[in-house]
Amino acid sequence: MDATPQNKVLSRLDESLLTHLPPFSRLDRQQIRAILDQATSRRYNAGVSIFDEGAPADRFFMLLDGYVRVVRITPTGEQVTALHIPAGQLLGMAKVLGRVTYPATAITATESIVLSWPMRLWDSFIQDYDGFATETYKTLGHRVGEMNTRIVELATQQVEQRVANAILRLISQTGRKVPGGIEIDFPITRQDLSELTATTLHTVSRLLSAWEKRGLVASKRKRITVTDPHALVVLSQG
Amino acid sequence: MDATPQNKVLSRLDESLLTHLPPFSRLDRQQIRAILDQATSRRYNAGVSIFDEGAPADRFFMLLDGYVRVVRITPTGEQVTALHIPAGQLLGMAKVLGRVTYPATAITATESIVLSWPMRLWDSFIQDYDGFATETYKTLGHRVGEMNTRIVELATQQVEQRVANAILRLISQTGRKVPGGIEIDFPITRQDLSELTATTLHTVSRLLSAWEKRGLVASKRKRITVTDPHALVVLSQG
DNA sequence: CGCTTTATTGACGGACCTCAATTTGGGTGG
DNA sequence: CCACCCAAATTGAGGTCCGTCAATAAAGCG
Repeated sequence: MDATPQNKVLSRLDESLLTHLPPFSRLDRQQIRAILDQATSRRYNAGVSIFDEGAPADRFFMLLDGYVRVVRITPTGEQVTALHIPAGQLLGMAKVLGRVTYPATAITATESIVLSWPMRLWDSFIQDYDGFATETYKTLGHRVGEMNTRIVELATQQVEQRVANAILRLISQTGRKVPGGIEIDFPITRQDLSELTATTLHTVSRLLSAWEKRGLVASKRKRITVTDPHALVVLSQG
Repeated sequence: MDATPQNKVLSRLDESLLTHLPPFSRLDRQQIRAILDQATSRRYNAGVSIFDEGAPADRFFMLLDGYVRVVRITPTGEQVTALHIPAGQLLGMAKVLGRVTYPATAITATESIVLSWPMRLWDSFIQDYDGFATETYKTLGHRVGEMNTRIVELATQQVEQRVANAILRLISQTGRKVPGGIEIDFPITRQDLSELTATTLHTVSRLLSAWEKRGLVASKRKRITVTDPHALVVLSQG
């Protein structure tokens, strides 16, 4: 954690940080102030867990800045990435699903800034804040849709298509324009990609090498830039 | 549909049909009567769709009797089964997810009896009926958990383990004791199983044949009986 | 008793995983 | 600033799981 005391950090949090975020967009300044006053703010380094699968779900979170991977760990220790969550979304909403423990582990992919509240405030947020419930359910619906898509992909597509789709999804969620293409704007290893697509880092490496030769992507260590998105889309369709 | 007029059928629906079902279990007779009076009852033959992916979500449903497969259809026409839903559960709850269309297609696996209500009643059900919301979210949470499990399975397990797991899940959800073992109590083809486990009917057939030789299962056309559940559990762990 | 749906089984090939050996790049400490 | 070290990435060889193609067989159903 930052050496700066939390309340200091908090007092600097401007209401405008939340006003444009969907779950809070219909609230007035005063309501948002109240929400911020109850929040704890924290900075996480890259690669650390925010909460762990199976742990008591005692807080819920809003990712203000950074990226988070939601992963499950198998009995044999393999990691499977279920979702990527970009800044501006809620996470750890176990209560929505009628759960008392977190269903998966959340790991920061970059340095991240996260607000959190005790789970006991959840019900009052839902009741008191107009639009909070609706937007929460929309987020949830979106994630269910994503999970569904993943299942269909895993069930029907070849590795090459899955990797192409994963990269396309990442640049659509978190892409950043750079000279020569669009870059995934957080560090991602071949290993990470392989956990996203249910394959091995070797296969991902081979695919990226082949694509690079054909001019579809350019990649450095932990960095991937798509230079020909259209061709990648074509590939992803099989 | 049955030739009997709907209201005739409805009038015969006893309150006791709903009282033991989680979403309604905290309600009194009068409330349940009101709910039933707004419901439409319908019988479906096996293998027909209750609602289709992408269609406007204008009704939500309660499966009173039978089994339903929730499937998605790929651009190339392949079917992927996302979930199996047993009697006593709600389905088509698009509104929970903030959606206006159904996210998947629901197909009856057996002859089924289904109640349904116009989606515009959803919000009032949530508000007026104690426990309805909670139980709905619990159901949803359970399904999200199942989807998660499927993703992990697809990502990490071999076909043999996936098929074993699928069968174990089916008998735990819908198993019926018969002389010599536990039977999946609705008709299920090799094709159905292959759509559940993301493989081909050929591979499923080979696996079942091998298991039958080893005395783990017994199967006839559209019928599968597990004769040695423990051994199947061992197999499913790899 | 034909006809359709469902299931079985064999042969073959290919996609992708496993094992293994290097290479590259970037950070760090002297 | 250079040498060192470790994480990340590359690439080859070989094997295997499982899908594809193909041909029958068995089971219901009218």
